[in-house]
Amino acid sequence: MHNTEHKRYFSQELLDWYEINKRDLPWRRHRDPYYIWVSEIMLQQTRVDTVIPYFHRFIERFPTIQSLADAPEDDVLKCWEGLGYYSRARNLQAAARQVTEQYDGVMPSGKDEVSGLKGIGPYTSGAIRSIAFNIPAAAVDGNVMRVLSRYFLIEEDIMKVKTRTKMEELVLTLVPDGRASDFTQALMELGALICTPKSPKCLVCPVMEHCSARLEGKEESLPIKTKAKPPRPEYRLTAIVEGTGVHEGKILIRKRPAAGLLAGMWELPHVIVPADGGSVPAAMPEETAMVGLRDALLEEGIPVQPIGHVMDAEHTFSHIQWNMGVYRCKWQDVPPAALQAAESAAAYETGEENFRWIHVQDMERYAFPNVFIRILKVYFSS
DNA sequence: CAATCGTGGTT
DNA sequence: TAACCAAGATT
Repeated sequence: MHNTEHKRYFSQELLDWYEINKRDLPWRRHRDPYYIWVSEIMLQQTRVDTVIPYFHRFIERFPTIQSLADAPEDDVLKCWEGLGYYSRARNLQAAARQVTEQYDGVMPSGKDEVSGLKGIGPYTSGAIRSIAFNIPAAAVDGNVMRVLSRYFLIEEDIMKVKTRTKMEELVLTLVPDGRASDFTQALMELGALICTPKSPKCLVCPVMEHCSARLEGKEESLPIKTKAKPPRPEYRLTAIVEGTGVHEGKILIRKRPAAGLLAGMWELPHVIVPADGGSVPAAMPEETAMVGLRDALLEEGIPVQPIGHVMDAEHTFSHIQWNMGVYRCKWQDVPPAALQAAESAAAYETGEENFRWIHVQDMERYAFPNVFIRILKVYFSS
C-alpha cells in the first residue's frame, strides 16, 4: 500500500521543508549531547515555550553533567520548580551520576547504555542518539505518531505500546542515510507546526500530496487515541501555621516523601478529608473545618490552633483534583502531658526531620509545587 | 495494560 | 468553559 516511492518522497520533502522552516531553539544551537538530553527531558509532556526559560536557567546553573551530578538534589528540584513531573528532575540527576560513575562523565551513545540511564525511555533514547549522535534511531513521540498515523493512515490507538513500536520500525525505514539528526527533528517539527492535533495546515504541508489521511478526508479524525479518565476529586484542609516565641513571624513547611506525588518537594501541612457525603471544604462550616484540621494535625504531631479561613484553592493534577480550604493557624505550645500524644512536636521545634520554620524571603531556598506558591503568595501579600 | 506523575496553553 | 492537549517514563 505504501511503496518505497512514497516513503522516499516523504523523507526528502520533509528534510527540505525542515531546512527552511526549522525554529531557532536554544538546544538546536549546540550538538552537545548533554544539552540535547536536558531539553528532551524537559520537553516531555511540556510545551516548547514553557521549557525555554527553564532550559536557560538549568544549563547556566548546571553547565555540565559533572556539575549536575555534584549538586544537592534540592538545588535541582528548585531549578525545576513549576515545570511539573518532578521525577524527571530527580531521575535526570540520578542519571548524571550514572554517567559520571560508569562512563567517566561522558554521555554514551550505545542503545543499551543510553536506555539504561534513569528517566530515559524509548523515545528519549532515540531522540538523544539520533539528534546528538546522528545515529539512525527512532524517536517516536506524540508528534511523530500523529504525523505517521495520518500520512500512512494508521488507524490504531496511539496510547498502546504496540502502536508505538510499530511506528518505530516504520521510522527506521524512513531515515535517509546520514541524516538521522535532521530527520528526527524534522518529523517532530512538522507535527508541531503543520500537522497539528486540530486544524492541521494541510495546504502548506510539504507532504500533503501523498498523505493518505488527507486523501481520504480523515486528517481531523486521526490519530485514534483513547480518552483520559477525568481526575478524581480530593478534599484537603491546609494549614498556614504561624510560629510563636523564637519562631515568631515564620510559618511551618514540610518536605514531602521521596516517592510518589510531588516527591521531595516542600509544602504547607495539610490533611485529606475523607470524601463521604460530599463534604467539600468550601461548603463545610468553617468551625467544623477548623476543628477537623486541628485534630488531624495533632494526630500527625503538629499541635496548632486554627484561627480563621484564608482562602479556598483548587489545583488539578493529571489524575487528581485538589479542593483545598486554607486556614491560618497558631502554633500551640503543648504542655508536657499532651506532648506524649504529639510525640514528634519537639522535632519541629528543633527544626529536625523534614520540617522548617521559614520567613517569606526563605521561599526562594525551597522548591514548592505551584499550588502552594499560589497560596503563599496570597497569604504573604495580605 | 493501565495507572501514576504537573502545569499551563488552546479551543 | 470544560475538554483537550504538550518533544513520556515508570511501575
